[in-house]
Amino acid sequence: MSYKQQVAEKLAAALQTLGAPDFTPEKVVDLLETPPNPAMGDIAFPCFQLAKALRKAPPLIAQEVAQQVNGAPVKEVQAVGPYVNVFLDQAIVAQEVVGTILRQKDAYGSRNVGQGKKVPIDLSSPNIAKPFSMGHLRSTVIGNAIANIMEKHGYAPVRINHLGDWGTQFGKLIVAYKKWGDEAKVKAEPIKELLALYVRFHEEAEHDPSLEDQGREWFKKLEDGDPEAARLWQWFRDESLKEFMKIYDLMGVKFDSFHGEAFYNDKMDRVVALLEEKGLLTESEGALVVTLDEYGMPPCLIKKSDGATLYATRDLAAALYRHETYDFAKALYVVGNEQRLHFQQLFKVLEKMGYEWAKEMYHIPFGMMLKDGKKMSTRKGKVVLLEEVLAQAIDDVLKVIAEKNPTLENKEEVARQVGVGAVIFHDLKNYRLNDINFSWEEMLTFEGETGPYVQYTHARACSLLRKGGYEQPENGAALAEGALESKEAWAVVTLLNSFPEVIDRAREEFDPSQIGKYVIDLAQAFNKFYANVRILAEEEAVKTSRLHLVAAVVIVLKEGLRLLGLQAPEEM
RNA sequence: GUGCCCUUAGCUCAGCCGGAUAGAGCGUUUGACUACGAAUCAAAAGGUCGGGAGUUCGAAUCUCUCAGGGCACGCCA
Repeated sequence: MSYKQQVAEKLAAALQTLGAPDFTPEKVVDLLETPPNPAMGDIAFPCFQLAKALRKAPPLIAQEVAQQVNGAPVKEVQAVGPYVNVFLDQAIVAQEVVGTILRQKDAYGSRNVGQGKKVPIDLSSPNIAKPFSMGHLRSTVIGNAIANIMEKHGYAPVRINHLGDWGTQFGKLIVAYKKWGDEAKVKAEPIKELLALYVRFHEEAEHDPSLEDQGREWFKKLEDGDPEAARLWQWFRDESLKEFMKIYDLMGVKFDSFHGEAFYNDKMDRVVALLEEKGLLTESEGALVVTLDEYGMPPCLIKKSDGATLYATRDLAAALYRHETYDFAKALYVVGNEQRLHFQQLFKVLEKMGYEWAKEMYHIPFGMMLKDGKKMSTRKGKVVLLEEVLAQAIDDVLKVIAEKNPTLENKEEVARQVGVGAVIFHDLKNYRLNDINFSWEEMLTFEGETGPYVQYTHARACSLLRKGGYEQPENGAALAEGALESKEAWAVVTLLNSFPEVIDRAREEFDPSQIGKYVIDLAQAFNKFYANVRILAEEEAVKTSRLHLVAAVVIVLKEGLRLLGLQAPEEM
């Protein structure tokens, strides 16, 4: 039972004797707050709402309640105006929290709410033959972090990379390749070369409109299973994917499925037939649609007037496939906020088809990556490539290492972990719906509220454990009396205690930034402790007790970073 | 035009299922490496929480309204 709950029970018992039996422990726990200043206590209970029930002034109630609350883990209770401020017994709490973490290790904060149920998560999903821009980074890191968080709570995430590997652009690409392509060049730098071919196609098409027709023609061939078209498509896809894999490996992101748009080509007729069967299709302006007037939404387009299927058709097919394949508890789509309406429509169509499970599908939108306050545009060359950003970040970290820690072993590996960490953390530390204005300077900062700051704090704590010859005990730890009596240590302990609640909220709200902010808070609290409390040069019992706390911080920082998709080097 | 989102310190953002003096990082000014890593810590300056109204004992937080910015709104994905 958490300390809040324990205190709530004591408060509720006191309120009962005062004549307010409606205030159950469950109700009281919701009213509890944290005082604005730690010197005022650890838990606060405001008495305003009791004024009516007890027909007394809140400050008077606070005094009466305060007199009746006592016993571990409560150390002291003060009535301050209309508030009952509770001070916890720091020694008891520290012993409990640190002991728990050292016993549970990286399982601290784990829960089994998911009970092993599958949760397919649609993330990353770049377009084949196009560069992996900073825009795709967002879906990748947010989705990966959410997958880690779901897994921490007992779900079985299925990371699906829904590749953009179909569409008329492949017809155009085939035409361009056949006219101007060079196999060796494509093999050497697939993305760059394929993009160049694509751009050239559009340039030449301005003077020669027949190219567009050829493009459509080749896409038709591709759809009809023409061997040459299929071979080229497969090759473009393979080469592109190889390039993407380099980036994923660098970032440490793994996928369970690469079923993209093409995979659903032969599964769409069935969707249309099902919609037909259920009488949901309406003809409108020559196209087939599902109307959504009853939800105040525009209709969802299923088939174009020329009979071709659309985005929504494909996503319906994918939803059915995922439900049949995974029997999911929830299905998530980590896709930009611009597509909000599309997903609302998609889910409503599934509901109209009678699928209860549509209620467990969630679009997890995120803000745009902007450059100079504007949307990045591939055509205008205003796109920033993730590959370049990662390379620059790693290079900058190497420079910092050369300056600050030149004797470090495996510099390259550490630089990769820290450089990539800076980029990932920069994306995850703020609320995902905020737009991000790309700036090299902000992206490549390693001080303040950054990934490297947290990683540095972790490395420093590890260094203490090494130098102190610390060995983690198997079954918890006994803390020496008074060893952790300081406001700095207490701040660390209370933060460590709240880690599980933070993960709860991050999971419930699909919000990795909760963990990002938490890990910053913990690192700050630990650095204050480090700066003000001597650890190694103390007598054995005190030293060991403080190292227990340091070890707990190491465990939680590392686990928090892992959930976000960052590694935590022991030296840097 | 309709719907949704955003507006908090010079900049980037926390805080938002209502509560006690609105917090942090960056930047600026200043101080701390003969205890453990200065990618650190400490201190100072900096805010009519976009404007207005309402609900409430109490509003940055909830409701309405106005202004400014963004996104989406049928044959792209």
